Parts: sequence; C-alpha cells; structure tokens
Amino acid sequence: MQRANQQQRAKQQQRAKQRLTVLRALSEADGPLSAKELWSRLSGSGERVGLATVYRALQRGVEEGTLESVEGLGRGVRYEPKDREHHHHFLCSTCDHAFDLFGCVEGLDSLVPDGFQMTGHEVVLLGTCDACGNAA
Amino acid sequence: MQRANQQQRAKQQQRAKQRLTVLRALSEADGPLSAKELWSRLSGSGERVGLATVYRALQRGVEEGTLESVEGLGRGVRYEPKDREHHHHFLCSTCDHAFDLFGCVEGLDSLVPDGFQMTGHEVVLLGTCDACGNAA
DNA sequence: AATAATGTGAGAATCGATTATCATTTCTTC
DNA sequence: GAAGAAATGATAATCGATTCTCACATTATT
Repeated sequence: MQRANQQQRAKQQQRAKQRLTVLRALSEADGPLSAKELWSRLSGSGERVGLATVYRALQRGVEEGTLESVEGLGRGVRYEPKDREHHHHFLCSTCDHAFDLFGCVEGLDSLVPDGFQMTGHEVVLLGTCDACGNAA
Repeated sequence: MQRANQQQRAKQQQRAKQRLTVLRALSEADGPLSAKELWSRLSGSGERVGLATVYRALQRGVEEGTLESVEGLGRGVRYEPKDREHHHHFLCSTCDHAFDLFGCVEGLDSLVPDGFQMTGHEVVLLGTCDACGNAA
C-alpha cells in the first residue's frame, strides 16, 4: 500500500511537469501568491505555463491538502504551502506583494466577546516593503 | 463659508432621503457591511432601496471621508463609519457576519522585518458568533 | 405652477477572477 | 512504436461584484 502510493506518486510527478513547476515556484516564494502572480512570475522567468494550469495546480494542491488558500490579503485569494508554521503576513501597499512574517502577537483572547468561539485568527501588517521603500 | 456649507448640507440632506437611510443603517450596524448586506437588511426591514443607491451612497461616503472601506474580511469589500475608534473584527464562519471588537493586541512591532515600514495593521478573529454557536 | 437640478430604481453593461471546453501534446503501458 | 490515459494551453463561458444608463420621481428655484 505504502509502496503502491509511492509508485503512483512517482508516476504523477513525471507526468505533471508543469504542475510541479507551479508548486515549486509557490514553495520557493517568500509569501502567499495568487494564481495570476504565480503565472506572471513563471512567465517572466521564461516558463511557458498556461494560466489554466496554474489554477488547476492550485486547486488540486488544496484538495490534496498540501496547499492552503489565504483570504484577507487585499482582494483576491492567494495560496501557500500548508506545511509552514503558524505565521502572518505583511502586505506592501506599493507593490501589493504579501510577505511571510515570523512570530505572533499576544492578547487575542481578551478580544473575544462573550459567547463567541474563536477558532483562528489572522494578522496583517500594512505598509511599505524594503524594496519599495528604497525605490521611493 | 461655514454657513454656506451648512446650508448646502441641509439641502442635500433633504433631497437625498434614500442615501441617508443607507448611511444610517450602516452607522447602526455592529460591524462593517458590504453593499449587498446593507441592501438585504434594508429590503428585509421594508425599505425600498435600490442596490445601485446603496453603492452610490457608499461610494460617496468614502469620497467625502465619512466612510471607510474594509478589505480583508473574507472576500468582498465592507464599509464602516470612519469615526469609530481603532478596532478589529470577528468574522463568523457560519453567518459570515463581521462584528466590531474592542481593544487591540501587543507585539506587532516585533513582527516587522528590517527595512519595512509599517503604517497600519489588521487583526481578524475567526470562529463562531454567539447566535450561530447557540443555534447549532 | 413651471422649470431646473438632483436623486432613485431597475436592469443592462462591464470588469476581473475563475472555471469549462477541446484540440493537442506528453507520458505510460504494452 | 501503437494505443490509451493524463496533462497542457488557448480561449470561451461563467460568475459575482460593481458601475452605467436612462426614464421617472423628488426637491429646489423662480
């Protein structure tokens, strides 16, 4: 069983060249990316990948549990690998890129109103990233 | 000048009955609302207001500086009066309503990477609101 | 009351994001 | 290498959100 799965995965990986290109690009990113961001990056670096393929790869990643969709960063949905530790994001208002942050905050529990059940939280820092700040 | 403005505002307020209905409903809400949420509420309470009017009222409110658009709460844009104190939101995953919270968190500064300039932040708590929790 | 200016509602048009379609290509199996 | 299965790319279709259009209603001005 274990072995059969491995074999099957190996097969899939050989077949799905573009899909893995997409997933690799996402795992190498320094923050969550939208389908279009991902597609732009790949296209920019000479990879010929269709936008539909990017969407398919992301969708499948979420279904298989290796990716996670991240809402709440401006408009649109971005994606990131699910195996990252708990973290938050910095959204640059100039380049609109979202950066992973390390660490978390304190005092969340005290914000929850009586009777409400908190199951998670998101923190987004807004401002200007290093590159955009220097370019100004 | 001061007086001219007041007179003009008075005129506008008499004219724009529906617009003010929209703005009042938003200011009475316990959290930021989207155009459609606002429209549903008004329609539900017997007000005959067109969706276009809601959008116009919101757009104008933002232009005039009395309203603020809030992104980052799931998909879509919501609006809230700009005169509220600094606060955050609780997003109920069941009813999808966003509730205003009171208070803030600590330790944000330490999350900012070197070279980045933070100009603001958002905190969103996720979970189940009182009503939805009891209804389950 | 007549006229002009503004506000409104209903639905059409538009927009960006996402999904569906389908012919072609690539890989696997035999 | 042939046949079948899966993946891909281009682009059409769809979807929800928002804006636009325009005829009509309301309010203001004279």
